[in-house]
Amino acid sequence: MFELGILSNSIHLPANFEKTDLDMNLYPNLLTPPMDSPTSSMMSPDSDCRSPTHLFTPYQVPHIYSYNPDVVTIRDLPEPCLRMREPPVDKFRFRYKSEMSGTHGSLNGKTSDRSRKQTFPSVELLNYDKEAVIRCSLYQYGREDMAHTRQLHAHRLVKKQGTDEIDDPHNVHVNSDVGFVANFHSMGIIHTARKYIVPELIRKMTILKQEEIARSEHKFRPLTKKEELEMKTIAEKESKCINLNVVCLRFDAYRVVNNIYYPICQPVSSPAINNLKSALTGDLRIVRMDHCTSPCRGGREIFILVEKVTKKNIKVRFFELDDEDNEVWEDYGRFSDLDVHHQYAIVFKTPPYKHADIDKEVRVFIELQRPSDGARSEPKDFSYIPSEMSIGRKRTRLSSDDYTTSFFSADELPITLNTISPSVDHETMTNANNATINSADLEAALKHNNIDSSEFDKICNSLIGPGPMRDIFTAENVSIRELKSLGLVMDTPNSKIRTPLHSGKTEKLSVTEEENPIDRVKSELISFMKTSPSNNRVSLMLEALISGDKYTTSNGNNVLHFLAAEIGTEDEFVTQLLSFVKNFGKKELLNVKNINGQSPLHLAVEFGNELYLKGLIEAQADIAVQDKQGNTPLHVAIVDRVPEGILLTVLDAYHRSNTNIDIYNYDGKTPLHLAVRGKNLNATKLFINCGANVNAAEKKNGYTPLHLAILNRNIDILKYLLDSTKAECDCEDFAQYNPLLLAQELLDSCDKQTFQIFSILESHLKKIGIPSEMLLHNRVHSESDENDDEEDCSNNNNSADDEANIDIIDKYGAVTDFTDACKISLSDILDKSDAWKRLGESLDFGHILHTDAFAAVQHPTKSLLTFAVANGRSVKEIRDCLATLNEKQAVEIIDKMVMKC
DNA sequence: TTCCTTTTCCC
DNA sequence: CGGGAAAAGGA
Repeated sequence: MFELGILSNSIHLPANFEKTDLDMNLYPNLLTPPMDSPTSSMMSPDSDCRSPTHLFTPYQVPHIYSYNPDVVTIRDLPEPCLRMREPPVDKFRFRYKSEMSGTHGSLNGKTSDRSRKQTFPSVELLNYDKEAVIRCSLYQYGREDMAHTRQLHAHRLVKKQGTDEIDDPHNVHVNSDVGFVANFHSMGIIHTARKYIVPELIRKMTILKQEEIARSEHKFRPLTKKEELEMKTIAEKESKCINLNVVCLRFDAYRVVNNIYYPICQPVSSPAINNLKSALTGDLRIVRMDHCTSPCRGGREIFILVEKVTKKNIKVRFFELDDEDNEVWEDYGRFSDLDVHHQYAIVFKTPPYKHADIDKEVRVFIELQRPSDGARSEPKDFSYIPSEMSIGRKRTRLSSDDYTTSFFSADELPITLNTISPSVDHETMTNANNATINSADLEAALKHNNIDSSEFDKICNSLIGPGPMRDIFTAENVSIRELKSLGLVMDTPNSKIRTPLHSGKTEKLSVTEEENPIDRVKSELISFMKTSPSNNRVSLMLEALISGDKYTTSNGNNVLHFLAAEIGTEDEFVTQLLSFVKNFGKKELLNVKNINGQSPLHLAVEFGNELYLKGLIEAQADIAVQDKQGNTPLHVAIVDRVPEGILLTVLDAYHRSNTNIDIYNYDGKTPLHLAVRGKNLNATKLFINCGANVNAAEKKNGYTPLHLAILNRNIDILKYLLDSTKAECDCEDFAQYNPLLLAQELLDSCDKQTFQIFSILESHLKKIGIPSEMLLHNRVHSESDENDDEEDCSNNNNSADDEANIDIIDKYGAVTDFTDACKISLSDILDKSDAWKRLGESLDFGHILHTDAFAAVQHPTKSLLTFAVANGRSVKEIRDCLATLNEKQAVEIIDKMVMKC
């Protein structure tokens, strides 16, 4: 029966498994049970196992795993194998020995959850029905493809047991009672200091070597000098290439006979466990950046703060995804070693985008990349914006249309425009009071379609091209008087540019009087209209008047920009001009940007010119235009704190044109961010009511409005956000601070506000049913840290099934008192050893102990327990104290009592 | 010496 | 615990 070794489920073995250099004929023998073992149909290690033929290497698994599918026959029973039920977490802080005092949390399972359920690495032995031992030990990760050729790691996998630490390997007995499952809990990883690496490796290798000797020689003996030397050489070689920041767990299953360990099956290895504290394996993260945009030609200097990196092992990667998430472009930030500051900041220059001539924002991503292991940070939003060249005087967009700018002739004009009916907006035109005569005049003019084309050419040329003809219709040729008679010249001819209402950034309009194109445009237009031009000519004329060089200042301001500064004048001209543009011109004429990227709308908002603003909106100017900083009129409105009327007007325009108000400017902020930052509660409410995303995060740092309100210590807005919006309380900024953490960080004993903020958040969380501990890093994590009791490595079916243990811990919640029987049992143990005194101390009853109140009674422990429970100490608390005092037996008794409840 | 990285220490 | 940082080591 034994000669049938391998079977259909050989898939557990690596494909190239049979390559091992051993005699396949041995294989059946290897599975023969040792003499003294109970005869069994199951495989057992063979006591006759021969020494491997290869040189000793401690990590090599005995060759019994080898098989040759050609030699073996098929058998019905599946082969034993190990299955990982729960891998360990992939990040863990390796602690130096000197750091191991106190409790420092154990190596949890990957699915372990702080608040819910703690899990541990665990494996299951399948297809095996006898008592077995499952071993967990620390191996190097990634050195070899196959688990069975992994090499030992020099770090120590220690298991807390009471006060002492047990080094790996850790053996757990399994049998059918525990479902052949082994849980490995309370383990930690000790970072072996460099100088101890070789001795540590030798220590571990010696253990394995001795086991191997016992296996092959059926006896235990110390190593020979030669063997020791051999190991030392290997250890020294290993120590040179060992990666100290990555380990993995390896699990082996053994059948133990006479204390000799015979492998049952192939070992399994966990995925990598990375050292959380190391810059080589720690999390990569961009915590903050000082810019989130770059001109598309690249070269912008950007400072980013990052989690620990090493200068020689870090890159800043930019990439772009298309709609299907395919990467369509990548490049790297430019920097040298010197630009990495103390492992926590990088100063670099952006790479150029693939196109140097983009005309609108391109969204890409930025992330950190670690060449050594290919790890990446979470990518952050980043944008390329048109470079100065293409922004600035945004004439390009217009001139890209087939005609316009220079030197067109009449024949080249598209005829199609002629067909546009002059659907003059009567409402607009007649709305303006007492405008009737003039507008009628113009209207009449418009109706005429019979302008002499040669005359038109002259006009056009005069406006656009240089040459003798240009003077014909210039302002000087039309007397002011004449204009006045037409009612088209304001009585405030001294149209001095007013200072903007707000911060002085509107220098753009401060130009000399002669440069101001308003009057000139006005007279041109009037003269032109007198000629009763055709629709298409009106259109071209408008284009010339608005975007033509002649009427544009060196700062790129045109007449529409200048009109923004004409506040409060109910000027017929303005109304007419806008109406003309709306009806005969191209919409883009309203959106021409000046050198700062501002459209007339920006300026209208900035100057607080509500009337004009409404006019522009009515004429369908683009409400979402962005200036050079990416600010929309809404951004401008909020930054400049314009009067509410203006703000409402702009918002209304967004609303009516169904435009998303969450536009990010090039500083990575939406208007809402600016409102909250400006402590502008009113605007904050308005924006949110208009559909702004309350949870939008700023692009430089990930702050949401909630973060901002807290950072600003702005209680009004904070309350509003919490009470009246869907602001999420668990959102994290780039540095992984959620609002509550931020508030905690802000706590300042000298500042009552900070306490108020914290408690507002806390009570809000309580209200919505989120335990605030969940959001705090140093959360009091559930006392489920259990049983230092029971089970040690060797014999005995210690069968520490942790799931059972965890169940116990759950049960503790329901048990409020000790049973009398339990108290008596505990007294039996603790009374005479005086351990009850220590327990009393631990429970903070020292003062009572000194009164000898307990010492006098027959069962001091029993009294103490009664007293403790009466004074609010929970059974669990007491149990844990005993565990700390290393009273294993007592703990066990309590556990048993709880189990029975 | 200086500049980093590793190890220890502390809250 | 997890974070921060000083002290010690190394080149």
